Amino acid sequence: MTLDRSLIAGLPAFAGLEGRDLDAVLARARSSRFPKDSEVFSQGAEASSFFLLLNGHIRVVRTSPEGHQVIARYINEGELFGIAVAMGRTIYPASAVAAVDCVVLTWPNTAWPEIQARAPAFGASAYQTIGTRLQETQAQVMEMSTQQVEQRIAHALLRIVSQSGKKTPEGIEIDFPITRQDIAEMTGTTLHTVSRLLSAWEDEGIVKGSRQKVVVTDPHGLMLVADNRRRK
Amino acid sequence: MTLDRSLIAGLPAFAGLEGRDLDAVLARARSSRFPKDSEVFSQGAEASSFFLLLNGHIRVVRTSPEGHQVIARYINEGELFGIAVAMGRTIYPASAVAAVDCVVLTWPNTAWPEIQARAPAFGASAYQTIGTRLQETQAQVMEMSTQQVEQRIAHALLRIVSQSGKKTPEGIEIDFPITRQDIAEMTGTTLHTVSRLLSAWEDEGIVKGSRQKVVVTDPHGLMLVADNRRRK
DNA sequence: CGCTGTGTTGAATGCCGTCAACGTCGGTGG
DNA sequence: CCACCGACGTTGACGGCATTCAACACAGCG
Repeated sequence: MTLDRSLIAGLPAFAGLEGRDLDAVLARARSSRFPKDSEVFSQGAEASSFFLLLNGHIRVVRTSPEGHQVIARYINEGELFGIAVAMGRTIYPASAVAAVDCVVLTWPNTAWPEIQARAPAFGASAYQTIGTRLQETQAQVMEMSTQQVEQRIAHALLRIVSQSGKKTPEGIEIDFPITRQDIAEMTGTTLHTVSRLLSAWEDEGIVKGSRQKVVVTDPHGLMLVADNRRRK
Repeated sequence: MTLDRSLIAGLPAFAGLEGRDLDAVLARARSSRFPKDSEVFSQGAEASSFFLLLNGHIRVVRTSPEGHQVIARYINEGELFGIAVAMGRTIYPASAVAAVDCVVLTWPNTAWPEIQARAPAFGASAYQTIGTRLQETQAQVMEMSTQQVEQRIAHALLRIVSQSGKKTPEGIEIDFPITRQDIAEMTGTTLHTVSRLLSAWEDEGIVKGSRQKVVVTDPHGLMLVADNRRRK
């Protein structure tokens, strides 16, 4: 059966496409479900497809030869990922793991030239996505070069919350499970340090944590921490 | 006068282009010279052009709001840079500074669609360049997360030397002026630490330094340091 | 000849990683 | 239903690596 175009009509990746072109693009895709903790693709594997996250949250993880893991980013609903083909790469440079149950559209790489010809706006969107990620990654390098761990963690939390925050009576909550270890791997530190800082912030009423959950109760306060403008 | 196609015929960015197409691409470019320490473009400025380095070495620098500088990368001869247009960005996210006197080809952004249509291989090359840089930057994040300063500096030197090394009787030399401060800004550390480590390595016979110059006399030894496999 | 940019080195401080022990939650199986 | 176990989280103590502070040396240049 064919996919309904309403699935993707509102997404920025498809902005400016006509109905017929939408259908043409969709015709090459298939939709599938990935249960929590399953891998969508694996670091080092031959890159044969590219993806779009319809529903859920995915973390992109790089593992070093020595076994250290680093979380490169989280993918949000509506975003393209695994687009090695657009970068002229033949293997995936990282793994993609479902942080919760996910629904994903998959295209074979072979469809890329056709889609690009048929829907140039789609290609442009992919390139823009890559450009944005390059810039974000460079910003992360800057952070790691110039800021202390406390500010980096604060920034990371603010970034996640701004992209994947869900309002609750208590504050803004990260709407997928995230461990202290995850936060450590995003910021280049250890779960011990993350735990200590979250505890301290909880005492100050800035955040509220529980198992695999973080709620930011005072975003403004957290921004002060991020900018190192807080009276200690 | 028109530029000679031999200028660019051998470059990977133009691989697979016919002579006529080469001329068409070149027709939109102009060549100019940038003296040492001059800016080719400036962080935050409107991105109106993209560039190719014909001769020299350029460093790409990002400055934080607080004034901290980070060297994102060095551009080597034959590489594209400042290709914000290919990423759908309207301002330059960093500054480009000539590390030595440079010769640069400049295209107006308005020529991008035409060039891409006329020479698709050129566009693909640009996208691949961006993809490669994204991956390198992510590798840098991993390094900064998992490795000690000593290994990061060793890796940085090896990277520079492999890309811009010049063989001399004494070893492999970085063939543009580079200060301890520059190395510090590449690796997220301080010039003091760099100076100390270079001095230590010089005692071990691994490198030889002088004012704004570094010569690697024992690349294999430096690799051992980079992998932390050296008996201290 | 002084000034500025660059480089070296010593000493002290402190951030944060490491080591260690314990607590807690949630799922699973008897 | 309860006991167990593994994953996750917390907290204290300690120590080391790198920054910070400081002083000096040296080269190039106007």
